[in-house]
Amino acid sequence: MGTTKSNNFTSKQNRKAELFKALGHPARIAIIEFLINQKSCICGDIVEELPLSQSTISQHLKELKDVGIIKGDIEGAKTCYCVDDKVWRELEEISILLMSSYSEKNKCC
Amino acid sequence: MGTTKSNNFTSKQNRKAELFKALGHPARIAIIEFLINQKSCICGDIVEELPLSQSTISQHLKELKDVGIIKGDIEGAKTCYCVDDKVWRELEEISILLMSSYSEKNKCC
DNA sequence: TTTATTTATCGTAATATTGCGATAAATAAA
DNA sequence: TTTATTTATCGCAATATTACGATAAATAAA
Repeated sequence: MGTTKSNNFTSKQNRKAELFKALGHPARIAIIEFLINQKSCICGDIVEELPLSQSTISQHLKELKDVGIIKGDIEGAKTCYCVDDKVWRELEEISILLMSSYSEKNKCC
Repeated sequence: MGTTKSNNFTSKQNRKAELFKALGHPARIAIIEFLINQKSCICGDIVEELPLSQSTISQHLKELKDVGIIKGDIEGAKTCYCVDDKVWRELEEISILLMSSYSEKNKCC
């Protein structure tokens, strides 16, 4: 196998996993932090900043784009990447709900 | 390849990615939600609840345990799994910091 | 003691991910 | 037009992940 059995879970569970999975790589964390810190949103600047090849960065950008966390805006020959408000709020809400649903009272061991 | 170049990133970035990656599978989301909802913390009950084999569940539990999100307590022949307070707070803090570091003002496209 | 229950681990197969160089495709500059 | 820049995509190799059955190891029950 190697294939996740996503059919067996709720769409909410699948969505949560999908979003967290997209954050589950140091390069993608670095990309998001770079975009948030507004150093630039130009693809080429990200490539210069990170210690990975252009094609690898492009692939990570695509993964973030596929789940909706960022969006890309073609500006001439360059591409401007940006965090997507709506999906970022979705991620924020999912995280807060999940994190706050646990209370130390309901620990059993 | 297939190997993440974690040497090139900060330890904070690697830790964030590691934690989110652990949450990046629907089965592991389901396991955590099950534990938080306190239906039980017994491994066997998780196996009954989820549509995956015992060995697969055991593997997912190990992954969550390896990053520290849950801990296992052997009680006789059974094992009781539980969210780890300290790591859960770490995850909470990391998430809040990351999510709130983005503001819609600093969007550029 | 013998047998059943419970969970971890091993081995295997299939698929996914990561990373890179090469190349394509498109705009910008000369 | 020709050449340079910029980014996406293809193809490949190496490793990781997911899933399962079989088995081991340990406690519990008979």
